[in-house]
Amino acid sequence: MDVVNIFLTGELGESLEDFVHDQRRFTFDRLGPEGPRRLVEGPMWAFVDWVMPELAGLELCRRLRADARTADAHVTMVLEEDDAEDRRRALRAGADDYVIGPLTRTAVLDRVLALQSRGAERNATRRFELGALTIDMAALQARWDETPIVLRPNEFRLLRFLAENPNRVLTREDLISGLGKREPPIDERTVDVWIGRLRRAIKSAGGGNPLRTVRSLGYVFDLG
Amino acid sequence: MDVVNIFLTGELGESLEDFVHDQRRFTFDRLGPEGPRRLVEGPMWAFVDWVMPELAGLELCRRLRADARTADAHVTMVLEEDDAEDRRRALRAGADDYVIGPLTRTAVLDRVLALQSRGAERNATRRFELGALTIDMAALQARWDETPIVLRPNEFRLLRFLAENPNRVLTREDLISGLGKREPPIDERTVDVWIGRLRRAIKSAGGGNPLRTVRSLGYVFDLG
DNA sequence: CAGGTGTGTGACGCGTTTGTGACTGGATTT
DNA sequence: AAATCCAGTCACAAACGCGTCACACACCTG
Repeated sequence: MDVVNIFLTGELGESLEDFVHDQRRFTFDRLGPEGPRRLVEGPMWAFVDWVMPELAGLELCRRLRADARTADAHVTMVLEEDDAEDRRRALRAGADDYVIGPLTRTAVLDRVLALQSRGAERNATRRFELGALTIDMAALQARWDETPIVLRPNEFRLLRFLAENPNRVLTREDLISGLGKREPPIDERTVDVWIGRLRRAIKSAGGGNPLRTVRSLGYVFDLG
Repeated sequence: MDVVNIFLTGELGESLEDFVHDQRRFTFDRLGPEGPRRLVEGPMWAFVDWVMPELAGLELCRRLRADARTADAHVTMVLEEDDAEDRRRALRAGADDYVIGPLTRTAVLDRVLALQSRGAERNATRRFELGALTIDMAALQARWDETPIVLRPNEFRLLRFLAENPNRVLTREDLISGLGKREPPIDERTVDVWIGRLRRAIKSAGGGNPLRTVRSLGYVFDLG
């Protein structure tokens, strides 16, 4: 069973160490402006205060997301009061959710435990960014520079598969079996239509064209 | 000052009645397979033994959650030994936390008193807001911009579960087991009806539609 | 026991999605 | 330059998935 690593910006950490019975399943650590003080393995959960002594919470939130070591941490923003604008800012800065403060021991544990029980799925739910493109596996949503791309199920699967193998030519056959459509056998030319539809969807969200055609071979998801 | 109503599955109840000096602040009652023997007002706290004479503790836990009258009780699961799998099962069945048994009089009172002195804290964690939507666990009520949403018990639980996992696709199976309805097995299409009813309820309270359908997969509670 | 409420289910209809064939125009080859 | 190849696009029919309704049953309540 994985250990959940919990990071907090306030001084709640020490208080929690006493409170939690099963020390083997959790670690607690202070979260400074530079991020976590030590590197850890396993799922991470960060609680970030809206206001911090040295640094705005939003900025820290962005840094956590930007840093590869903490990019897939679950970030919970602690808002002082219930303001719609702040909530939106928090989510936009990369927070996964938020609580209306002040943060208490039970609030922390409630959330962590609730998620813990559904932990297995979380590993699969990642979110990754490629240039202006963001793919949120959990919400099954893609965005181009914050504006959502309306995708049909198959288009989303296609985009996901392409984005998982960037800078690499994928043959039509690769794509068909990559989307799990071996049965019944599908005409290879159909892939062209998929690509066309996906391109159009990205375009109508104001996006560019990251899908390059490699004549007589297949398609590539281009980075940069 | 509210009275805390404590339910126990074992025979600890009688022993506690003698032990506690300030009878005005607590009631104790036996917890049978049918749930509490009498209905009470105010916060409830149930301690459920892992093994029970007539019924598995997990099952009782689920029933408490399913019953509108006890849905917001704080349920503590009493585990016989420290087993990771069991703890996960307990939480998934709807337990709020757990202790590693055997349950003693002081263990019970420690927990209850700790909570009692932090009543304000409790309210904070049991009520959360997502956009225009407010969910009040204690009052079992939801609001959209101050106007109450009339929800049946099942709809409330559905909304709660969805709101606890926002921005994340929940399959019909997730929702069924998330509401603790694995037994007896439920047709997945039934979830569609739940969603439909919940949407209608929110709508007739003047609300929007935060529930997005993800074709061929499930539903998401959408933030922003 | 009668009336009311909450909930699961089967069935129906509609909108959406999707694979395919045909057509087109540009690129590549001879 | 002609012939060939190949990808982009369109329209369409079939399949699929979802929303919704009515109904039956279980459960409470008086």
